[in-house]
Amino acid sequence: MALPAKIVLKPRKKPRQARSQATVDAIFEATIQVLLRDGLPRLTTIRVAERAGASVGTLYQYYPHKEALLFAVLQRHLANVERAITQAAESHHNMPLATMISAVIDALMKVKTGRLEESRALYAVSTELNSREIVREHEQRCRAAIAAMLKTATDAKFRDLDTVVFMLTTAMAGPTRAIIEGGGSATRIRALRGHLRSLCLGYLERQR
Amino acid sequence: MALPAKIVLKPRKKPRQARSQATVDAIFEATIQVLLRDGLPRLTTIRVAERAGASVGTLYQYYPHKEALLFAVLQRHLANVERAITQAAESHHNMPLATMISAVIDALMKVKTGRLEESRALYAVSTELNSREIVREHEQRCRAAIAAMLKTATDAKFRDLDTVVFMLTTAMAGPTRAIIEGGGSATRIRALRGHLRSLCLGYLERQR
Amino acid sequence: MALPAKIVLKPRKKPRQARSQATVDAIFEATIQVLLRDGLPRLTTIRVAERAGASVGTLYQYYPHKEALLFAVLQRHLANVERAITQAAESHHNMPLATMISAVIDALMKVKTGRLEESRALYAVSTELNSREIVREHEQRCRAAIAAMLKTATDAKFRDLDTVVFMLTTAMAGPTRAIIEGGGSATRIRALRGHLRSLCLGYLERQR
Amino acid sequence: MALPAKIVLKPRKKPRQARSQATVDAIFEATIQVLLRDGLPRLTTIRVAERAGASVGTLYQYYPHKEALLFAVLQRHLANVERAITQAAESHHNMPLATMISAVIDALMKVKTGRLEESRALYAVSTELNSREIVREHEQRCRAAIAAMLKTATDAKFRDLDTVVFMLTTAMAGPTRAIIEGGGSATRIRALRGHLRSLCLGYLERQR
DNA sequence: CATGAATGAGGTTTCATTCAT
DNA sequence: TATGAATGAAACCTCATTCAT
Repeated sequence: MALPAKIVLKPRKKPRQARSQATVDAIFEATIQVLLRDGLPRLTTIRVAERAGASVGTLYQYYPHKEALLFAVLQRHLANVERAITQAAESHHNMPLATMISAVIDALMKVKTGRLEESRALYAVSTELNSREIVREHEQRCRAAIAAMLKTATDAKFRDLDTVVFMLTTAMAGPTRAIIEGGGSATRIRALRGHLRSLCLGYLERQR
Repeated sequence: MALPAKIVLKPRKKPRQARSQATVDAIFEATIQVLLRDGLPRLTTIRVAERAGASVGTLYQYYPHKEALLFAVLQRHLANVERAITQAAESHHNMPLATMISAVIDALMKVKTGRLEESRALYAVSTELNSREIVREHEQRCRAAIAAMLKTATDAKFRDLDTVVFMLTTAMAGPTRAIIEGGGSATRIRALRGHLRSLCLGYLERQR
Repeated sequence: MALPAKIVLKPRKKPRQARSQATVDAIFEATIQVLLRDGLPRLTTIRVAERAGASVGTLYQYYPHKEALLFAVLQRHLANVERAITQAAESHHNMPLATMISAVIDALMKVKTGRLEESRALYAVSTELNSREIVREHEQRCRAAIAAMLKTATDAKFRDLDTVVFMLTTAMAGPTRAIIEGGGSATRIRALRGHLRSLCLGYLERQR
Repeated sequence: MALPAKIVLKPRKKPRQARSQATVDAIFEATIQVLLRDGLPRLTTIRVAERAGASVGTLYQYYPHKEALLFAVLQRHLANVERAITQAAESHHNMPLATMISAVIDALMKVKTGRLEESRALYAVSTELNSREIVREHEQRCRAAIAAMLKTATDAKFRDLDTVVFMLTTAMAGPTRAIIEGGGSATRIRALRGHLRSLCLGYLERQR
């Protein structure tokens, strides 16, 4: 995948007809499937088109290049995660710390392990893709939501909130990613929940 | 980079003359440099050879294929990290928990941020490469060393030690990776140390 | 040309548009031409594509690799020979031996010397290619046809028919190949006919 | 194996010392072994040198290029065959036709099937190599010897002796090659003898 | 809009041959 | 003489992308 200097990562055009929308969706889903089944290095535009029941030409009508395709997939995944996190955060303002943390952890685990395979495949994509920017923006929004929630905690106050939230989110991400990439078994995943709680609360207690 | 089922990832032949040892080293270093400067997708065997001041043919005398090259680089990096971690762990048996944790964190941060660029580049490599196995083995050895150390803590005892160590290492890895991939500034890195300590100790306290 | 254990020698895809059928044909013919003009060792995929007025990529759309290309050419040649032989054999049942033999020889010589250059080039191909199997199958079918014919000879009966036919076909192949590889002149070829007759009939007489 | 226009196929220099001669012999034998074990396409100069217990450099001291190596091997094989044939022919002057033919067939089969593997490997070499000339000269000398013998047959006289001998030798070559390339079993080889006799004598009878 | 044939730059790898040691 | 490290042309093949139909 040769990467020219500056690339437009947005889809080429928005389909207006229902039929077109179906095609775009099919291509989108096919991309994820190929990613899962064959892995990123074997994801070719033709393969994606075939799996989508379309032709390469059609694919290129909606995505200016392969990168845009992967970008779109990554973006939707991030949006899903983001929605889960921010909703959890927003709906748990003005509560005790322990409740807040549990809510965030539950949301995170649900969205990550629910689409475990997708998550795993996308780690590779985000590494390969020049996607630092959107990932960072995504993380910032998540952190902002969590920060806003923590500010309203009924039983705690933090000095350096930004750092605290940074630590919190990345610390959760560590074990989560390890388990997902390790092909996490159901039992391991269930156990993870409690330990993440300990991890976060133990840390927060010391930062209060 | 298509990955056939079973691949020999070991170097092809051991150089016998002094001259050729220098060549091997040059190729090895060139690989890292290209990785850093151009990124994994633009790392080609020709480019590596050129940067090493050698020809492709020479490269292929010592590495049977591109993968072996990346594998070698990854392996050395892991070995460095491993040495740092295990040495820290082994030299802090029979001490209080807080001392142990500080020692491990210091070792980890020193080795990771000392070669910050290399670390960053290799995240990509280990994702792309079929290197799950050696990475896992590396992690297991690190965890074993840490577990052995924790067992001798003068002020703590843990039930499910394996899980505790898993959480500990992956939890540390989360913020560390985030900072490295974010191109961590010196100040951030310095701050990280204390927070990692809180993170670990807070967690351990609750698992004791 | 390294030959991995198991290779798909069949063409990759069937062209659906008229345009592409022409391309496939052009590539096919170009292969034969390059074979004749430059010889097998200098037959490269690029050279074939160039002569066909196409690009390498196009070539690889229809033939998964170089071998498949040569295989296709060889196969068509064998099919031509086979058709000639079996038709001659089938249309001369229930006749005297001498008539039968003449018919087969005529058919063989016509098909072999008619495309003399092609025949010559393909000897090399079948040696280099891992084509023992299809060649053997081709020979078996030819021999079966001849055996079936000989069984109905009005003036002869053979005990070990299989061996007789094996001797007959390979004995004919000897001088034929020698003349073709020697770049057989027209006169030599004409003379060959009578001698092959003598050779075969002389042998058969002694096997009756 | 790229073939430049005009090539010197003779060995580069004649070794004077015994040690050198041993090296040359080792390389020679190694070539045959590699040919048999790995096949022509996998015969590389380094592999040959290794099997010979020498280095590539040494190989190139005695053979100016790979072709010369193969050429030498082919030449010795032809010389062996030639010696067998001519000796048989020369030692059977002034005898009846049947005796002559048997002698030649026996000689041919002994030399060909005695080194069956070598024979088979060399079919490929002589096809690939630009060796038409020496093969033709070899054949001419064999045919000359046979022709000289046949002239003295006590019970036959031939008009077009050259053509007769051409037919004889090539007709024998057909089944012989077929059996060798087919990996001829011992029983088949034994049966071949009698059939070749019938083939030749039947033909000669009709040409007398 | 959809198709899929065509393109060709560019990647990986091999191997005959040279030459400094 | 012998060595084997180094060379680099050249082979095979892939795949993102375009464009005539």
